[in-house]
Amino acid sequence: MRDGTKTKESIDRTSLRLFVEKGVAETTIRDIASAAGIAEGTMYRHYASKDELAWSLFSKNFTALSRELDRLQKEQPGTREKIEAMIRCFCTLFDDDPILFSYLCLHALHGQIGKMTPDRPHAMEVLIKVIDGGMDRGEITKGNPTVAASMVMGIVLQMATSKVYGRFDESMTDLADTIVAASWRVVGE
Amino acid sequence: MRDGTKTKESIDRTSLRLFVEKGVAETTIRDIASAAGIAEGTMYRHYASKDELAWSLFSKNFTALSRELDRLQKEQPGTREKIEAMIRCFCTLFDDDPILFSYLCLHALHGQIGKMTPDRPHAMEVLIKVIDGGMDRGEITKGNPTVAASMVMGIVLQMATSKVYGRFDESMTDLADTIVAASWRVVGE
DNA sequence: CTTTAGAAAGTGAACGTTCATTCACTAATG
DNA sequence: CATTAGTGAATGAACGTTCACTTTCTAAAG
Repeated sequence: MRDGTKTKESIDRTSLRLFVEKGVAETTIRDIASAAGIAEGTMYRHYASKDELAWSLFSKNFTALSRELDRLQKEQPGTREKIEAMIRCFCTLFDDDPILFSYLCLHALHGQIGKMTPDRPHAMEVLIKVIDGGMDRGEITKGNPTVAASMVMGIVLQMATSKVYGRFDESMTDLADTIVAASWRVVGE
Repeated sequence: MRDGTKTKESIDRTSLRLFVEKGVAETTIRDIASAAGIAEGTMYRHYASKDELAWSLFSKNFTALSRELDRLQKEQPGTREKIEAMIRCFCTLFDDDPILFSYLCLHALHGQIGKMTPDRPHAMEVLIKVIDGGMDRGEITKGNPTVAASMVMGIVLQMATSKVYGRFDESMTDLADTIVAASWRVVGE
């Protein structure tokens, strides 16, 4: 039996890049096929449709990221360490794979994230949970945990956005200490 | 001569709403015409193309917002007051017209904002300028003004995003004090 | 070791649909 | 009556998807 693993990987990486560069709707199957060096029909051996391709790329990776965040958070004893671990995870993901980060956290938010069923792990909910726990334990200023989590997430995501636009030169990991410190100033006791 | 002002306003509001609800690419001229109660050809009496419609809605309103932010900022003596005035402006815009806010600040970022020429007023640059000035005057902790501005902008925009998703009940104006306080904790001296 | 059958992957022209745009025509207004 | 707004069927291009066909690979049979 013929092995299509390499082809599928090529489809995944190429379409991820084009989806981020031009947007999902603006990327045609012909664009993907041409950039990946395959025929137009080949994608359909691996995905039922363009929609399924876009959704698979999002849901698989977003679920993995959310699980990883939850795993890292559980490893840490205190709330500050939990939040620091999560922020460093975002920074590392950005530096390692800015295209994937952009697709998951900056682009796909509208259109894909609305399809996430409530049962699946969700990065934002992990952060809310951590902050809620931190408030219970008195490690975080009492208040609305969703509001606090939104602010922390906002700092991280807008930093990534500015990095994408080339507004600063440091890597996200270089700035991780700064981001953690700022986030803690926002939510910390 | 016939007056098309009302029709144009109807096109503007209807397409703005649909662009935010479904995305620009996913909104067809038929969608707009049908929802606005006009014929398909009518839009072309007011805009040369769908692209021009999307761009006009963005650039006109984004420039107006950026100018307003700059005007408000100039009215204030201190850096804290400047930032507070700008954040309150974002909150008011959101509460008054969440659809316009979403189009300008949450959706159109990718696709439209890249077309902004550097000479035009740009909300982010106004904020960077204010923070840069605040650092010079010793009212803001010394550092990279772009990084500080990104964090403040991130707090505001992610709060708006969470509000769009219905993650909390308060209006943005209700939370303005909280947002200003958090932002100042991030950048303030 | 060689042959061969079957299964899955790869191909790309063709298909049907959808879409943005056009245009000849009509309606309104000054 | 001239000018601009409004109309909606028609147009052609672009797109996602299909499918009959080819290629490649595995493994069982000889």
